[in-house]
Amino acid sequence: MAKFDEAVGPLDRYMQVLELVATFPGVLTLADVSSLLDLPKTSAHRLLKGLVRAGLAKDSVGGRAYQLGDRLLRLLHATADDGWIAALARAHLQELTDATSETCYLTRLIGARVVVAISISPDVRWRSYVQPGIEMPVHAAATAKAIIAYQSKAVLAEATSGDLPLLTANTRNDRKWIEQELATVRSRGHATCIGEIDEGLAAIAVPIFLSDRRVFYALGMTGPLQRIMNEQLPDRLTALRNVADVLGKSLSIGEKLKSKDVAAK
Amino acid sequence: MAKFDEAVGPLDRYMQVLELVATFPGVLTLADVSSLLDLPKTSAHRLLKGLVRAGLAKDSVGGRAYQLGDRLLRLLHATADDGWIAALARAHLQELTDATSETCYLTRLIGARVVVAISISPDVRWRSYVQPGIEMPVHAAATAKAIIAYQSKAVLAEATSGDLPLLTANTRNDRKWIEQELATVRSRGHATCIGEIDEGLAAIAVPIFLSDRRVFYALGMTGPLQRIMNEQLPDRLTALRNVADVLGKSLSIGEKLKSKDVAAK
DNA sequence: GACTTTCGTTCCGTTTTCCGGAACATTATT
DNA sequence: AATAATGTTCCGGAAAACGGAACGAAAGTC
Repeated sequence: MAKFDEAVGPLDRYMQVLELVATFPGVLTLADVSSLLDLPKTSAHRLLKGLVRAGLAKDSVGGRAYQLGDRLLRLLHATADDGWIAALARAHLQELTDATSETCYLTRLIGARVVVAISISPDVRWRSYVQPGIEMPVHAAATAKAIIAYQSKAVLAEATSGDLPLLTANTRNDRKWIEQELATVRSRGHATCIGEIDEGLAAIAVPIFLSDRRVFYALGMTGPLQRIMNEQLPDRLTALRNVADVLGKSLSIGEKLKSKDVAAK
Repeated sequence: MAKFDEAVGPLDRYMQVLELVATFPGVLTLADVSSLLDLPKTSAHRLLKGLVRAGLAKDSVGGRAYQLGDRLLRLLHATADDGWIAALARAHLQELTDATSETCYLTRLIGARVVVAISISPDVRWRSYVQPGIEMPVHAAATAKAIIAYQSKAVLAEATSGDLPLLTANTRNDRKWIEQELATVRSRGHATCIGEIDEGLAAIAVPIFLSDRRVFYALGMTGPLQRIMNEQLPDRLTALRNVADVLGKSLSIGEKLKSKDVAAK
């Protein structure tokens, strides 16, 4: 069994201190940390101040106690709320929803799963809800297809490794069909879901390309089958494509990098 | 303006990488991190693996992408849910509530504020709610008095530095009175709140002493004034005291340390 | 299926930082 | 006022982090 204060990596000692601070926020003194972790107080002091400098902890009660810092909390919110991405996309999604009276949403790739980041529902009676945070079935959802179609083989393999349930009579889960469906997505530039999740519901989706042509996000629109799969379809796809292009430019990691570089000079 | 990749502390580079991982969970490759942070790929590699070893990040899609690790999520939940403390105390609080049919709750000191950690309400019509997470007024709440009475002057000063609103006709906020009230708490071992927050509500509370006599937590019971301030009071205080002693032993940092030491040998 | 490119990993000498004992400064306690 | 405890700075020896170069392992290409 590993000794408690044996660090398993360069960060481990910091993390042990931070865990202590998290467990007893705002009440632990330097001496406590020192004795609990069996560290020389000099080292405990250095570690604590290191955490404070990095924004992971902060002084409390005039430097005689420590609590979790803002940076750590920001880190949590970054994943939970999708941070700046949500802020960027929300206005665009609202516009799309207002123009079409259908539910529009943004999904993102996390690992090999596709989850809903933001969703805006129209203010009409007959609408479908898309719950932020839920995972989209890779073999059925339009937004999932739109993203997975542009991923590496490794991601595709992992995404289709589990059970792929047949949700309706229209759902297909044979790997051969999926590959072909994804090829179709790539060739025509958008994905569809025609009653593959719910009998009467359809969805269309387009991938959002970053500047290096990679795809982490997709934009989707869903509603009753006959309201989606009709003569308005081409116009709506164009609208989605336009928004996706705008978002692609903003979301692009390349752009983000560039702004950082400019700021650095 | 500070250059982006200029580390302000030993942890800063790690944090920058971690923030990137948090923003694009499960999709960033080593090469991305390297180019975005303008690091040699060797360094990016070392930093990422360091994060993984420390449990702050973890491999995704077979080591070709990274996402937030379990340790970080545990850390963030530790403060939000009160972790093991909540698990420990909940059963005891339930017993107290069942026996008395009053709302019982555990509060904790965070910095110089006292907040509700867990609260159990009885299953009767006429009950008072205590919302977990809310802050207790230091000059009025029984649990707050029970904790603040045993803090250092620095904490007391910070706790009473802001506005202390007069919530009812019974509330007092002159510093002189507060000091005297806290002295009373210390001498008789429990705190009361007699209509100082809501006209008809009273509360009693006892501090939970850790093995080194410090106080971070308090146990409280609240209900309509006439149901609290009657001949049952002594028995209920005894019941609270007993539970507080049990929890004190379990919560004690000393105990926690000891168990770690045992595990280490 | 062989080739090319890209990505992730290991190696290792140099450099930088960390480590923690001792002394110092600063606040509570008697 | 004296004493004890806590937080902070100093600094030489020790131990890492650092990153260029070279090496394996995939993905994409023909």
